[in-house]
Amino acid sequence: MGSTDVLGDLKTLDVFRDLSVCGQQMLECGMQLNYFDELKTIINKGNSVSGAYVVVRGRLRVYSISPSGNEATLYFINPGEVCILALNCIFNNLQYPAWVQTEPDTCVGMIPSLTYRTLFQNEPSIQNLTVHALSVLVFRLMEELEEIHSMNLNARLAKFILMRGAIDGQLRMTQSELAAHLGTTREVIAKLLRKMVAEKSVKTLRGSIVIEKLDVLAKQAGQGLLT
Amino acid sequence: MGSTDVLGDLKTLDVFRDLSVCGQQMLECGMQLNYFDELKTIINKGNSVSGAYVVVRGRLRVYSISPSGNEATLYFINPGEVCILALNCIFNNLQYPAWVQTEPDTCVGMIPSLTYRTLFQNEPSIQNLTVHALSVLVFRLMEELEEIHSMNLNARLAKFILMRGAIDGQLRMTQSELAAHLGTTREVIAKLLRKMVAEKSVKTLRGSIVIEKLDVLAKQAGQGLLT
DNA sequence: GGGCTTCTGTAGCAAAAGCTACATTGAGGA
DNA sequence: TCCTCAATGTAGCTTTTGCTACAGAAGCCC
Repeated sequence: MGSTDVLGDLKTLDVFRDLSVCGQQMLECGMQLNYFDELKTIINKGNSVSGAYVVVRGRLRVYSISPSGNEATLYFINPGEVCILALNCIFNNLQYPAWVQTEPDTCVGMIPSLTYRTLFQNEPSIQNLTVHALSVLVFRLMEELEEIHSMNLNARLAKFILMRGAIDGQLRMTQSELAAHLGTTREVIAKLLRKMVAEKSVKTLRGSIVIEKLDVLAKQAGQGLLT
Repeated sequence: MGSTDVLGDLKTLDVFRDLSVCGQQMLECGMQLNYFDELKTIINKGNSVSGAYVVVRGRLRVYSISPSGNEATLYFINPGEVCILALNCIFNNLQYPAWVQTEPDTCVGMIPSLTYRTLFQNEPSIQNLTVHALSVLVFRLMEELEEIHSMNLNARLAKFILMRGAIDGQLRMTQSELAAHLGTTREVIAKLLRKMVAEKSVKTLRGSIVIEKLDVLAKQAGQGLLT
């Protein structure tokens, strides 16, 4: 059910194009490929990390859970990206500081810690990959922080719907999931969506949201705190 | 006025202990030392970055400004640390995505972009320094994000006062500055402090806050959203 | 069909945080 | 000393967000 030609996927990834050791060699070095067809938590906060993670297909979601049980997405790891946090844990023998979950139809390569450390020391391309991945993550986190400080929930919701749903005009996600991404609760999302539905900028279905007026959403997403 | 023995400071820094090219050589490579005795904005959002920044003494504050004009501190750069964001901009020819401000009595070394890139390519120690600085930053940002999601303002304020004032029992900072750090407004800070003063856990003076009951603050800082 | 679960819609209240406005106080300079 | 400005104290109101509770609807399995 979807496991298909993973090695094919692998070889076309940017990560590996950049490497002198290509995907095949990574596999020879001991990288294991794991396929997940549904949401599954693969790292819990406090876990020791056994290796580096490379997303081959699908997406990983890194999130935190507050003491009261609410989830909040910190960032996503897209195909071709390395879970740099895991790398950091490897290099510094730290425990992983958050939770990681697979999206449905996700394939992740796992490279044993020792292998990655060896590669890092010997391969300039791996060094560059690492620095680049870290840089991207820093930018992503800073953007997220800035967003939280300067946009209200309505604007963040509008932006999220646009970013994740604009391609096919539909965001396939339940309201609970949406709430978990934005670090709030379902009722609040429902309330905000109600307003959007009233102004006909979106339509809500069971398990998905259909974008009706892209421009209105875009305007809301750009508004931020300015009322 | 305080410029004193900057090179002395420099040689004792962890950053440079780690380098085969020591502070002296960095200076020979073209690093310029700049001293600031007061708050000064040294990078504006959107600026092109002319070099790498190393904090020798004092502290840099990286912050964002919302459309409505409110500041929010993203993170601090302490002595011995590199402004990795600037590095990233150097490597990728990006514009700086935030504002940077010196604290009073701060000395910053600036290494021209080209010099740093050369050092990075040839010196393994500089590569390690870079990766390490990035890792630290990622952890710091993730911690900040998690804090915002899981702690209310009161808890964050208590934590901030503890973290920055516990050493000498006093936090020398105006309430406006505090508000800018936590991404809120002065009135809100005043309101929260009033409660703390009422329960005698702190005392407020002009330009500073004196810690009275460390344990009470610590309890509040640990409480998070659980009411 | 019947029972169960999950998802959604809605209401109402409580708490948190933001905004406006103004009084008071302290420090420093003319 | 007086003036000015920055910092603080306070009040009251609005908006936003969170929390509780429940009802209806859609999908799924037996």
